[in-house]
Amino acid sequence: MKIGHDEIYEVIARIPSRRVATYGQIAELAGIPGQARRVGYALSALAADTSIPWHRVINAKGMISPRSGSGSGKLQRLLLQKEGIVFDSSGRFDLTRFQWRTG
DNA sequence: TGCTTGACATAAT
DNA sequence: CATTATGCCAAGC
Repeated sequence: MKIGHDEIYEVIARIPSRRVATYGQIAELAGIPGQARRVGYALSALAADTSIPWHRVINAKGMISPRSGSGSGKLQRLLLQKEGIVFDSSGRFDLTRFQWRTG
C-alpha cells in the first residue's frame, strides 16, 4: 500500500473539532511515521476552498507552521479560535489540552 | 526518468 | 532562542 496525498487528507479529515494534531502525529496515523514532511507538502497542495480542516494541523511546538507568507497563518489562528482553541501569549497553546488523542 | 522542492522533526551547536 | 545538518520520499518538472 503506497501512501500519497489522499491518505494524508483522510487522516486530517478525521481530526475532531476543538482538537489539533501535529504533522508527525498525522504522518504516523497515515501509516508513514517520521514522514512529517509528506503531511506538510500534502497540505501545500490543498486548494483554498478545500473541505479538509487543514487549520487543525500544527507543528511539534504547538504553533502554527510558518508557511510562506503571513496572511494564511492569521486565518489558521482565527479558525482555531473559533473552535475553542485558546492561544498562549507566545502564540502557542497547551498540547496536553488540545492535541488530538486517538487513545 | 533523474533532479529539485517542501505547511516538518529531531539533535547538535 | 537561532542556525545548521540530516532523515525521508511523493509530486512536479
